[in-house]
Formats: sequence, C-alpha cells, structure tokens
Amino acid sequence: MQNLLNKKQLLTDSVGYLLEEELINEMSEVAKLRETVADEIIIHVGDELLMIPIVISGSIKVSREDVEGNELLLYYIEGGDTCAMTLQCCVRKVDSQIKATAIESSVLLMFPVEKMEEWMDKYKSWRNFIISSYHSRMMELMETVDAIAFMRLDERLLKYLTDQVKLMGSLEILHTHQQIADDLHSSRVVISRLLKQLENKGVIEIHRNKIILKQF
Amino acid sequence: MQNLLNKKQLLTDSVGYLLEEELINEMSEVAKLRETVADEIIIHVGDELLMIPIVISGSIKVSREDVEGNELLLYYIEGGDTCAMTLQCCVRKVDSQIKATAIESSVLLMFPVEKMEEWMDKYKSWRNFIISSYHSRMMELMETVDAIAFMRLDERLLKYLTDQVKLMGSLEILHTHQQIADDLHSSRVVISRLLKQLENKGVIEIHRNKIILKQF
DNA sequence: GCACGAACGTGACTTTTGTCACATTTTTCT
DNA sequence: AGAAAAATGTGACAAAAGTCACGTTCGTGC
Repeated sequence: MQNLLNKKQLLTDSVGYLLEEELINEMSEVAKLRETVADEIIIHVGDELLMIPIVISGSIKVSREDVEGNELLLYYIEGGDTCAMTLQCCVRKVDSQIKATAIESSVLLMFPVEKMEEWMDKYKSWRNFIISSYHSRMMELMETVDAIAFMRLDERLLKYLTDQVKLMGSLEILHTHQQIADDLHSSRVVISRLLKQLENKGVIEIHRNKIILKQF
Repeated sequence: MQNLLNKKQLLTDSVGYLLEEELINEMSEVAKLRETVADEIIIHVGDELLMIPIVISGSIKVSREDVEGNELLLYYIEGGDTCAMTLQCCVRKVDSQIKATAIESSVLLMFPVEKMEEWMDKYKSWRNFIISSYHSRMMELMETVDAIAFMRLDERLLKYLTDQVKLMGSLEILHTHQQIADDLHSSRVVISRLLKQLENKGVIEIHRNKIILKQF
C-alpha cells in the first residue's frame, strides 16, 4: 500500500501536469518500479520488449549499435518523458533496435503494453502524451542527423559537451575520452586531439576522467 | 459530387484496408486534392503547415535543409502513407523543419488539422494509422542515421541507388550526379568519381542523366 | 613502495572526402 | 549551324578523420 501511494506520488510529480488523476491511479496500480545506478544498461539491442518505461527521475541515454559494435548516441530521455517508440516495438513484437543506458542513477516506472493500448482508447491525455513523445524523439533524432551530416567532428564534440552540461546541470563532465569517442562514434585518439585543441582555445579544462567547460 | 466519389475511391484504394468506411466518408468530405508533377516541391523548410497530406499515389522525398543550403535525404513516403510529423508541427504551429519533394507525378489528399485531431478521438483505426506512421518514419530515420554514421560514401551511394530502384520499380535511375550529390550531401565531383568506380566494377552503367543498375 | 592497468599525449602516416581548375561532351535555344 | 548551358571526366591538391605505435601519467591494490 505504501508502495502504491509512493508510485502515485512519483507519477503525479513527474507527469501529473499532463495526465488526469484517474489515469494516474490506473497507472499506479500496474506500474513496476525500477531503479538504476549510473551506467546501467536498461535495454540492449535485440532485447524483447515486454514493458514500456516512463522515466521519473534521472536521465537515460539512447544509442544505436550495429553488428560490428559501432555505437552512436541518438538522444537523451529525461524525467517525465518516455520512449514511445518502444511501445510500437512492443506491440509489433519487434526486438529493440536501440540501447538504453542510465547516465545517472534513475528511477523508472514500467508498464505493460496491453494497458498502454487500453489507455490509448480511454484517455485523450494519454494519446497526447504518446504522440508528443514520438514527436519529441523525432525532432531530437533530426537534430542528431543534422549534427552527423552537417557538422565537423570538433563542432559535434563541443555540442556534445554543452548538451551534457545542460543535461546534468553541472560544468563538470565526468567522462573518459573513450566514452565520448563511443558516443560520437569516433576514436579515442581523435577525441583527445580535439579536446586538446579546445583546451588550447580556453574553452575547456582537461582532467583525468573529467572535463570542465569554462565558457558556456 | 463526382469529385467526392472520386476522393472516396482514391482513399478506399490507398488506405481502405486500414481505415473504416465511416472514417473514409468523413475524410472524403474534407479532403482537398493536390496533384504534383515530378520534382515539384510540396513543402519548403519554414513553411507554415496548415493541412496534412496523405500520399495516394506516387512517391515523396523528405529531406533536411540547413541555413547554408546543405541538404540531406531523410526518407521517402509512398502511396497509402502520411507524414504524421507534420500533424504535430501543425498542432504546435511550428514551421516545417523539412522539405518535401515529389519524385514523380503524385496524388495527395490534404486534410485540415482540426479534423485530424477529431478523428484521433473518434476512430481507433485512425490512431493506429498515425502512430504507425510515426513509427515507420522513426525507423527510416534510424536507418538514415546508420548510413551516415557507419557507412562510407561509396556504400551509401550504392544503397541510395538500390533504394531508388526498389522505390521506382525500374533499374534506370533518372538522376544527374549533382542531384545524387545533393541527396547524399556530398559534392558532384566525388559522386562522379565513385560512380565511375562502380561502373568499373560492373555494378552500374553511366549514361547522361541516367544510371542503370546492372546487378541487384 | 611497486607493479599493474586505465587514461591520456603525441608524432607519423593513411584513408576518405572535399575542393579547384579545366577539359570534353551533349543538349537546348536561337 | 553556332552559341550557350548543362552534364560529366579528370588530375592535382588540401583537409578531416582514422590508425598505429609508443610514451607518460595517475591511481589502486598488494
């Protein structure tokens, strides 16, 4: 019971301004709580998707990974949002095309597909929520396409750093050069080189496992 | 009256297997017919979106374009499909982020946003149609991301040519090297060079304004 | 303290892609 | 036919990014 009240509170705090109380109540009843630590992988490429997550707090990184292990960051999902794409993957019983990783300790609530489909019919607010989620993801994906297609790697790197700062609300980026290289689908050596250039320009400070953005 | 029956027929033929008759009837009443010739631009970047198209026949090319005139093909929309993204753009009164071009003479039916929102509440089949459209576009966008991020230009070029062949149902690709360069966001010289390599390998034949794919 | 591994720095070189300049061919328009 | 425009071919060069090899620094655990 405490648990149920707890879930309702989490939902009210994160998506209460979007969804009506009756729906929140229904959601509280079927939600499964999942807590993650930083760097925990939530969904692997090829996973069968049985439940759909809503992010309550924290941040999730969604990335693409091909057969050869190439990786590329697509977008982030923050508190109060969901990855609606998983819904259709679920319905169509398609395995996950993406990898989802918590980039900080996060709280998720997981919902069964059947309920989500039921809510689509029953609640207008839910429909708006899902469509809006699709739209946001789509826009973010377009931004990613823009970056890969039109920007040079040094520009993408700077964008990555500022995005990270905005997301985490801290000027300190706690990543190794290798991790950044993975997210941008580049190599460690190249990223180190470009970071050094940014340091020489006075834009960042490089420390072990940490980069500090000096001008924002 | 003839016109109305005509629209109903077009809708039945293209999306009749997805949407119920009552909805098709409603759609026929508000649809505006739009016919395009090949290479006609249907939506420019920055256009205010007032109506949402459903492609009845033909093929539409959706591409991204940034301020400096850089261009990149994102995906195609074929008969029986829609660009659901425009719906949300419409609702939120956001200007178009993409350019849509007919790649052959095509027939579209245009619908007002208000009706589309109304149908979202009223018809389950419409909801599925829209969600499914979002999902397909998302998947295609991911494939594009994969291509830009993980493939070399020669591989992307070959993929572009085979995609084109599949789409148009003809082994003859009626494009100039410049057009291909634009779609892939590269330069004419580079594309000419890579095409010549493909010709030397026996994969294609190069003619003026035309490329013939020899092995598929 | 020392060994070890992880993270980072760096020079030399290669591959991929883009750019420039100019030649050639084909089509279009008088 | 002849001029102009569009499409393509090509060599030389430059820039961006990736790769390789190896060195250095830093922190942890024994």
